[in-house]
Amino acid sequence: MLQYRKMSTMPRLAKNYRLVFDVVRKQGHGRHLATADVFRLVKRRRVGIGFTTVYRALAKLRDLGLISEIHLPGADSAYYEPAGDAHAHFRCDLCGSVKDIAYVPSKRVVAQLAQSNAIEVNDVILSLHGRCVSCRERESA
Amino acid sequence: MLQYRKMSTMPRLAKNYRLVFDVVRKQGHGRHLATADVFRLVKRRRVGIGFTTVYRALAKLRDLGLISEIHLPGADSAYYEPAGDAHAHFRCDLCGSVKDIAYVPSKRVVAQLAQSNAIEVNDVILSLHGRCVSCRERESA
DNA sequence: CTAGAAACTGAAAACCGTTTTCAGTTTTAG
DNA sequence: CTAAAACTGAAAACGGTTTTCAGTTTCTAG
Repeated sequence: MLQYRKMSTMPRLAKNYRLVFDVVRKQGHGRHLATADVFRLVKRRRVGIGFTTVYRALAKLRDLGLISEIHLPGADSAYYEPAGDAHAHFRCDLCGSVKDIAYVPSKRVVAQLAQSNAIEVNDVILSLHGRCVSCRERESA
Repeated sequence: MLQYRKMSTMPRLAKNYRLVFDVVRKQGHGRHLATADVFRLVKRRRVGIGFTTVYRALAKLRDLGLISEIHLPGADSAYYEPAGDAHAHFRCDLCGSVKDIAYVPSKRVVAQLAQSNAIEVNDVILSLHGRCVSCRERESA
């Protein structure tokens, strides 16, 4: 996947694209924003912006490899995070919060599965589902 | 997850529910039907049936644990398969076909991830994405 | 600078899978 | 049989996302 490790090699982005990128990037790795969260945060900095523009910015940033778009079973919208190394995601069934999980199935295992199933695997997506710390605490109270 | 291994213990289903169940079950394990596929096949056996009824039947069968509802990144609708043992799925990016993959991350690894992230994991969902055999053949021609 | 091309914008409408509402009809339990 | 519960299909609603439209802004030659 295309990625820009240095700012200097990154294509110049239109102002709004830059703004959307900053909002997603500011969360830092490990934080995740649903599309609605991105809207909300972007609107704080540029009140009049239309949701069409935000959608288009997210799509472009995703195509440029600057951010990752995540689709999780049970979630009704996409989530976004700064592009980075592959990892799994955890989503809380109760509050919907999403958290990075530092794990990927080994390349060897995936290659083996690809071979035995005669498929070409370009992407492996792993998600965990259950209850997050705060929801567990709240429930036990 | 609730499951009925013997027909005798399975709740009696209304005719339409039975029909939807048969359509999904007939595919056998390893085959997958998008919602639209289920409609199409069900309509062949009962022309007048409404899509509302099919949706409701799929939801009920899913709640009864008789079928599994699958949501895959990149797919625009749900897929259904007869309930069975946990496994991963492969989805072809080109034709959208879905195939079972006999693999689940080890319980030990998942337990370890749950502990180190302070989460309670109730479900693990793994999907592979790429090109299936027939699409690869077609492309190389 | 200027003219034209290319990129970008926001409102509104379209889209599409799915869920809900409504007004019944059918099935089940007693 | 009768009342409650379950089921039905058409139509409308829903919600996230994409497309269309009619411009406006930005970039690139010249």
